[in-house]
Amino acid sequence: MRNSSQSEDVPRAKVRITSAQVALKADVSQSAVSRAFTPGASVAPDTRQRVLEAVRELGYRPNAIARSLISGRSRMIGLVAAYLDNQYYPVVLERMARALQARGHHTLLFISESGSQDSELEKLLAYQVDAVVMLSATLSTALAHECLDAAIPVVLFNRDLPDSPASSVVSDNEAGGMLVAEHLIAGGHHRFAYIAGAEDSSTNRDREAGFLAGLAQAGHTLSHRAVGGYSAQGAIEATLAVMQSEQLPPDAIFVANDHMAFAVLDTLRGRLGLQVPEDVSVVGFDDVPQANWSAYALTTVAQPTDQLIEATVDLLFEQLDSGRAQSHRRCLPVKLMARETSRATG
Amino acid sequence: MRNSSQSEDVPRAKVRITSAQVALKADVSQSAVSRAFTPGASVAPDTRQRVLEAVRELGYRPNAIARSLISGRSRMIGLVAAYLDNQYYPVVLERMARALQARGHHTLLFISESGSQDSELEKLLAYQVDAVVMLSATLSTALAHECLDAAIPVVLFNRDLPDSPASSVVSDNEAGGMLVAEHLIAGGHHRFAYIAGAEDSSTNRDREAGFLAGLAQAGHTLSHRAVGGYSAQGAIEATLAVMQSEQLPPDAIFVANDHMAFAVLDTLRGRLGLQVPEDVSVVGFDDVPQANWSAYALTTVAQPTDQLIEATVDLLFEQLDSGRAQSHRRCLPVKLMARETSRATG
DNA sequence: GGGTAGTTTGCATTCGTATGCATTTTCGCT
DNA sequence: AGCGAAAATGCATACGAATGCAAACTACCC
Repeated sequence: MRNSSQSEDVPRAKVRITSAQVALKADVSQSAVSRAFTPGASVAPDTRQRVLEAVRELGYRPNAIARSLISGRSRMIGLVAAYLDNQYYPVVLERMARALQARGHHTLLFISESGSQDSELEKLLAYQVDAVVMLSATLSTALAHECLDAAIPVVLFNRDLPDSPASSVVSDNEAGGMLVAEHLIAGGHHRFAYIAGAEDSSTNRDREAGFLAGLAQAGHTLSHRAVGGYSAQGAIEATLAVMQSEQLPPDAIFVANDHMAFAVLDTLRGRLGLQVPEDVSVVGFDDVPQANWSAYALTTVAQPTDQLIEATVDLLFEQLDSGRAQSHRRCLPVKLMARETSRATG
Repeated sequence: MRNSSQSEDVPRAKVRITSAQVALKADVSQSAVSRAFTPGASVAPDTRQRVLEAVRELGYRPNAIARSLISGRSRMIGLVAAYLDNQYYPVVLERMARALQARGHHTLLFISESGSQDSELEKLLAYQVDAVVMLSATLSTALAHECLDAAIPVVLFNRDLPDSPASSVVSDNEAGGMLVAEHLIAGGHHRFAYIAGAEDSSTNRDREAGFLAGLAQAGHTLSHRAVGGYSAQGAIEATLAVMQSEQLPPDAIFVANDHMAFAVLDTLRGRLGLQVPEDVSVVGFDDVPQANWSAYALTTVAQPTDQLIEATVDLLFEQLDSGRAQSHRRCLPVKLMARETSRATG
């Protein structure tokens, strides 16, 4: 009985099919097979057909590894991230991967352990990626130099290192901070708190600087400040520190990103029994999808995510195509999204 | 003046360093260089030292592409996802990438456009990935067969296709659905609604089946059902459909995943002005990080994420090492996390 | 000192594809 | 029909590292 218990009847190609085998079957040279897959190569329509037919029959698929070896381009982009729990990054990651895919490249993911020396990141070079995008992590300047020496463009996504030779694409964090200040001042607030992200990050630095400048411009100053380090737990502790200090508590809190802002809201409402925005207004930064969910309806600063990604990808390919890895910076405008966690009038 | 305006004084390796150049410098053969990097190879300690020194001086890094070509193993795992807006996936993605990295492999990301024929996914084969993990997407059976024929293990993460030759690792969705039923019945509820995910997904099918079985076991039945398709927007519409139907509204809603459950909660509270759990209880599935945030405090079923990932990676490497890509299934137990969106007593 | 077993080493080849160059074929035009 | 240009094709080699095999070397023992 020809019972297909394990489908023996389907012929299986247990061996790797190579262009040479295709060539044999199509009765052409291996070069012809290669050329049939190379746009713009010199192949007669007739031979091309024969090749493609043999390709179909054998189920041939060009070996990208071998192609990379000879062409010197892997069509892979190394993407380095340190963590994905901040809800902003998954969004970026997905869209970035899509954008790269649309241009015929793929994303090789590296999770950089924050503590360790970047021995892991050295493998970026080993894998011969064509370019590197840093998402929520930073490259040591030494490694950045190595990349650029190897003509591998490096783009820092929404972070900026003045002394780094890498390119960077950022949103205008400083302007964003200033928008928040203006918004809160217009809302009639008087005592302002800032809950910081990671102290050594450029985003935190710029957002805070903009906020302070905006306050100063109207004759105000910061009355409270605590560091949340961009983690939910840190934000909870920072909130308690700010609200339970001996001074009069703030009536407005600017939190360095949305991820922390959610934790701040939860702490204010749940743990401290306060009303937002009646007792205290809260403003975040990023405009992650959840910010617009009605459980939060968080007032925040929207990053121009699509444009940031577009700019990043453009920068990358421009440098890839030109063959030079120069350092460029792009800064894109942000927008305040006034929702329900901040009051508009005092 | 030796001004380091553009750091000319640092010697830069503008060319790719190859093992042959290292060999030259260390005065050994190229083979020796290769062997110095191959654990267990036969190299005299002395030569190894000389090689390593030359390596350091030249800044040599083995070319993983060339290595893959000859060894037939790329040390890359193809990871296919369709979307990352469900908060469960980024978590999985990050931990999975970490786990793979810890075992010397890296993650090549493929975003599968849901609509398109999987021409994009065919590139999995081209890139010579050693194995494939399907995160939020599915492979056509044809492509799955191709992978397995090429001895490339395929693991479906938390999805199951009976007719697929791929392996799969799932949590016990059916038991989870049953747990929810028991929990809601114990809470004294009487009218049960189910908001479904994507109808064609195994997770949805199993969760619903378990829920129904659990209800039936206690003599109950489902009074409302609507499809949310695993999207927030779909969940909002499903909630409205369920609550505004002509029948008596449900007093308990089981939502097929947390991502939708948040939208359901927002809709119940914000749009319909209802109290949760006083008017209606809501239970989700997944236990994403946000479920435990106090703005939601969502009762849900926790997936054993770490174990799922561990099982996936183990399965992968077991098959890689043995050289055979067999189909296996693993099913791991889940746990109910009773929080504040469901009442415990009627 | 000579024979043997064990260890190092280098040579040459291999992986699968792309491409410069020389050769052959095709085609247009007179 | 014949010539020249253009197009198509194949040959051979290159990419960078890994590895089977044989040669060279080491060490050990009788």
